[in-house]
Amino acid sequence: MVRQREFDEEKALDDAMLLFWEKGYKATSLSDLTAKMGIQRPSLYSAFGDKEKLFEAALRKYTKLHASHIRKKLQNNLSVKEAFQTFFEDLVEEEYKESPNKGCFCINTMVELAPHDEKFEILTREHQMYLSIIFQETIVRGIRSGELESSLNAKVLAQTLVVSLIGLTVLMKSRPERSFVENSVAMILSLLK
Amino acid sequence: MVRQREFDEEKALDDAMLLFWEKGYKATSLSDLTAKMGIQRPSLYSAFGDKEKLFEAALRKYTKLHASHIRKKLQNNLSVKEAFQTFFEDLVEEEYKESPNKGCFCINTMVELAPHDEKFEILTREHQMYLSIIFQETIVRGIRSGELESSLNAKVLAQTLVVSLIGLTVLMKSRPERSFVENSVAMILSLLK
DNA sequence: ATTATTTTATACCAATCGGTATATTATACT
DNA sequence: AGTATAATATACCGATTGGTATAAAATAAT
Repeated sequence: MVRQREFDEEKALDDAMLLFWEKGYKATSLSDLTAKMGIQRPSLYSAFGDKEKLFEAALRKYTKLHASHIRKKLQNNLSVKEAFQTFFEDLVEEEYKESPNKGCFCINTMVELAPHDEKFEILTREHQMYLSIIFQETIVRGIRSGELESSLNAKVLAQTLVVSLIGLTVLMKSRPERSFVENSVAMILSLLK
Repeated sequence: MVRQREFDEEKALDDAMLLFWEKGYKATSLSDLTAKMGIQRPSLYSAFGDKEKLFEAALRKYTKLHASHIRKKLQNNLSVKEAFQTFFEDLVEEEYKESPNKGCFCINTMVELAPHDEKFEILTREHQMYLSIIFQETIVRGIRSGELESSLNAKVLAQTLVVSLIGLTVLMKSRPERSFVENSVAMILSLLK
């Protein structure tokens, strides 16, 4: 018994993710979603619950992908300094390439929903904490290998890099001169001694 | 001839500013606005144009107040280091005090509207540029007085402090442990040598 | 006091919002 | 092949959206 689902649930979720990421929660309508996802309204509701549930599922998928993407970038290079430098330089490169500037889905949600919904306050906070752990592990690796000074406070430095990452990502939404963000990146990286 | 306006236009604009600041553009309805401003819909439209014009007027008022507020805080103290330290410490204090966490109206707009509306891209970018000038002037003052090392690049350092200010303000919307932001503030301030 | 003019208040507009009831279509099992 | 079940498509729901037409109320000048 039973008719099987015709659309690919993961592909539909990816489409929803891209839309919410670009336009935010409130500005994305059910019509926008069904059009982009290529499915009808009842299919969306039966598969994902409602608009907010779909948004949460999209955000959770994003944070997982985002964290593994960052982890991969920081583990690829040999030198820790070079790894962070490449990471921030690529971030700037990517952000100036696309238009409109989507930024980071999690950061966007932190601004739009976190102050008004505890569920998203927790979800976005925990992602930032997780990123700071990844940064910290990378810094510790640099200290252990002798590349970085042992006097560095890895935890605090990692937290500061997360703050900088957020600041850069948000600032680029206003498309300042590239020198502004590039100079800042260079100065932030100077903390990695 | 002519009946005179019964409501205070500046007071009504302040009310609108607080509402847009807290909820953003899309999530704030005309009904929300007229209720908070204590006026009827036609009065709002005759005085401010439409929802977007009202939003823009509110944001412009905010950026002016914000810039003068920051300028005042940085000129109050004698020592430049102390001035920046007090500035960031007060920022954290204020942000953890209020709930919901409104953050910065201009930063919120950078995230919500700048990528989709060039008018707000420019408006928010120019405010950040203006803040970086205020920061730069303060740093130059510290260099001239001998408090800061003359080798410091005042412009780049100011830009980095703006990036940090944005990052801290946004991160606090997810209400992380205070030590996270306080440690970051301390490390950022260590750039003021 | 009358008139001209503008603000006010009420009521309304079409369009869109998130969400569903209904009925048709397609499939896995008996 | 027939039947039960779930996914689909169409059409619809009340509520709310941003925005206005209309008319009453109030004021400054004549």
